[in-house]
Amino acid sequence: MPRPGRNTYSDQKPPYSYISLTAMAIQSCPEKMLPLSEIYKFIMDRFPYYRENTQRWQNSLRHNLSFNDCFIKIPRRPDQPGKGSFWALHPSCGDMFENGSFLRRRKRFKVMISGQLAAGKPLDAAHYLQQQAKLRLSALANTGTHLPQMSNYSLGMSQPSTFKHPFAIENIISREFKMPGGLPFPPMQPVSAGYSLHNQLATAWPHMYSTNAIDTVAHISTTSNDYSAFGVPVKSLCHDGQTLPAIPVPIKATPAPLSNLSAIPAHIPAFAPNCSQSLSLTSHQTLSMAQTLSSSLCPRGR
DNA sequence: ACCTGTTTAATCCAAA
DNA sequence: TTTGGATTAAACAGGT
Repeated sequence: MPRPGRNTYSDQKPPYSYISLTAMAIQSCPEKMLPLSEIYKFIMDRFPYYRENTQRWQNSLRHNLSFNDCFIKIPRRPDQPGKGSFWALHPSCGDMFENGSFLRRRKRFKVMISGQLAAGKPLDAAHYLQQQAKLRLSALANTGTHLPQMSNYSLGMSQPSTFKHPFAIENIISREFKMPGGLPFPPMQPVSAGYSLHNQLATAWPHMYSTNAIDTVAHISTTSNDYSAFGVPVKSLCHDGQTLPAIPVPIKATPAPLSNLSAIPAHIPAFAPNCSQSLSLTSHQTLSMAQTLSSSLCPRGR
């Protein structure tokens, strides 16, 4: 950690990665999704270091948004004109940061494709998507691992906890938090970020966000990690303690091009209105979804 | 023109 | 020493 010296701490580069900073920004707003410009604003408001060389770090930040699967892009609705999409955290990226601290990531979050995909065998996309939905639910039931955020959750206010990492988001973005050099963060400002992430994801990710799916797991207790990636007690992230599985995977295990399949729905709002609210998608739904996805995501080729 | 988003590549650095 | 995460730069496309 840099120590305050001749220069105030605020003049020095904060010890957070761009991923951390972006995650903070997204987490800080009630909707859990922000347009790029608001992410910039959040960072500049709180970290004076980033009020300079904006071109440099903003390019890096955009690179991170695109490059890292932990961020998902949520298109604006037609009735919400404006530039750019909203950005949110991937529902399964909750385990990225060690010990709930933003200072260091546990491992790179990658959306995973398992089994035959990893082996390079031909993909039955519809089957894959259905399998993934099942896997997520069963993982949820078995492990009680967590989802970073759900809507209607207030940072650091919901559940008692015994440990609060000094660099956990609830400390970082809370009114009381002070930078090590004594610079207090300005009070959180409400961000007009539009419509609810949950509403979007509930339609786009029926297997993750639907009322049915949540009801199914509403009373599963959390037995593993008590903290999410953001230093917020996992139990506080979901209503009634329900959780959803985080499936971060080592990057090595990640196959290339189709690895974004499970991040797809956020990219294809068009299919959302027709989505079933149940966990199991129909073959037709999954197939059309997969087709749309593979065509839109494959060029990314990572 | 400017902003947003994607992609590639190079480099640095810390952890394994 | 190797590996992988983070940062930076840059080119490019598309949208506003």
